[in-house]
Amino acid sequence: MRSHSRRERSCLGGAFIRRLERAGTLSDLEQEVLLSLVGTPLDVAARQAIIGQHAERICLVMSGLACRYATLPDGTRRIAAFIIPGDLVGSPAGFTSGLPWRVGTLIRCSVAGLSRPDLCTLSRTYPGIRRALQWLMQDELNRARAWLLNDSQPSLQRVAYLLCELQARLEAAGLAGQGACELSLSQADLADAAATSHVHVSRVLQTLFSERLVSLGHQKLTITDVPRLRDLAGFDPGHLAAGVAELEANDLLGSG
Amino acid sequence: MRSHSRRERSCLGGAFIRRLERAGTLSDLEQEVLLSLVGTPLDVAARQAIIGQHAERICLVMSGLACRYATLPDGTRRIAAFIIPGDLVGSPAGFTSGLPWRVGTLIRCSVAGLSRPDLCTLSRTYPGIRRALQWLMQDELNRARAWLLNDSQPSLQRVAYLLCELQARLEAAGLAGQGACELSLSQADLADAAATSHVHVSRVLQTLFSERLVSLGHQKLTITDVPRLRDLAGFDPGHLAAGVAELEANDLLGSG
DNA sequence: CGACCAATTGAAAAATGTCAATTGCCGTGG
DNA sequence: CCACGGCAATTGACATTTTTCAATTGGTCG
Repeated sequence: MRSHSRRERSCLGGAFIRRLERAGTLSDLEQEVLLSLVGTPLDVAARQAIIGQHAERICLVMSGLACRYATLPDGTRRIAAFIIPGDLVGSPAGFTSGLPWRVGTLIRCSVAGLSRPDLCTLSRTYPGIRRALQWLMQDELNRARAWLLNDSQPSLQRVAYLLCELQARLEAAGLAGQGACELSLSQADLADAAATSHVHVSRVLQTLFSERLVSLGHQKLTITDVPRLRDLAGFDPGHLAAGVAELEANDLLGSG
Repeated sequence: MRSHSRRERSCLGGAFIRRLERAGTLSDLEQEVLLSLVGTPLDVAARQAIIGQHAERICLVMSGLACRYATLPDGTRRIAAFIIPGDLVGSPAGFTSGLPWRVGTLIRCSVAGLSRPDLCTLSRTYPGIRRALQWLMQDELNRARAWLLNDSQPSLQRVAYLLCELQARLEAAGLAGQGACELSLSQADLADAAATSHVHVSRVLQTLFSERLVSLGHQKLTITDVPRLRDLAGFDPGHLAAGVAELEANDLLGSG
């Protein structure tokens, strides 16, 4: 692995560390050893599967937007989660198990690899790192359940919810302000995440446009009124942010 | 806590241990200390919230059928997971976090409590127990994602899938044979799990009845042809059973 | 220019939801 | 024992949502 200066690492891995630290502070040493594991970022074009060169590699998305998805027998694709910069994803399924899930880019991404065995070692050695990785999993579970609930909503709210979640996560990652928020997401991808057709998404967006909640300029969706969009979607950031409290109450795996 | 003889414990906690051991064998000692934590089972009527007397209690469902659910602003209830005998559930949300999820019984259940701090201690002390609890979480995540994918299917397949999953899990718990399988599940509950209306579930079941995949006798749904129902639903038991392989490849938390 | 992709639009079909009424079953209480 | 009320399931008719197919537009890139 090419070595980086400390400053370089901090810059590249900033979102990553920030993400992990939501489960609790990481010591300087823990941050250092974690970042030393991050390989050289690689550019991946849009609509490509993210496949580690080796199955032992874990991927860290550093920029762009990706997703976890699966395909039904009839060809329908379902997106089950968005993956934003700072997110860590295990190697795609198909190699390691019978699960149908894949991970792929939605737009051009920069992706770095981490050695899985090395990360396992760190997790055993550093309580803070183990805690952080466990939190990541709890967080994914919370979001998966939130999407399940979201699937019970009519399509207008369902689409609005997805936009809200993306905005909230990007904001938490320091990649979006609290006000307007640009999203690099095609309507077809949004449709696969909302489990609806891209035609219908187009119509649903018309409604959001006319309500001045969202706008479309330069082929970028832009949320123009976060509070009212959240209100419409029934999106409560606390439902996702509660991961920390949930973890503390549920810390069955022990962090130290 | 009332003490049980070793034999009594094994009997009551059999499904529990069997469930945990899917992540790997537990030593006799580990089994013993785990079971010593299980309190006296309590009967809970159908349609009741499962609330530990104290928020520090974790619940072990020993018989019956329960579910994790949340309610949308408009009153719609979404069931996000079935909870079968042997399943462990954290204390219901609302106490510990801002998450909207609740746990409640669908039919009469027998539920035992475990002290959360004690379980945490065991998890720190015994690698096998930590591994098992981690597997439980991975398993829940796998199932949540599978339901997300299932939500993309038309209602016939969606309902069929839920029946298949229940059958597979009950079979794995030793509570159902591979052939016919009786399910104590009302059509209204099935509807809330399939994110559809109970009227529509009724019609969908007619189709399954006419295809001789399912039958209804003595107010119990009975799956009469597991293989063909799985085929219709696109249900692959490997997609859930792969939890172990997934865990091994993903063992970031370290098990010893 | 020409090919391609994202987005939009209209019209018709299909799936699903809602409302309302009916049946059958079961346990309760007279 | 029987009448009653409540719950689960069913059914029909109708409204709404969503999908599908097809055609069109506008933009980007080679």
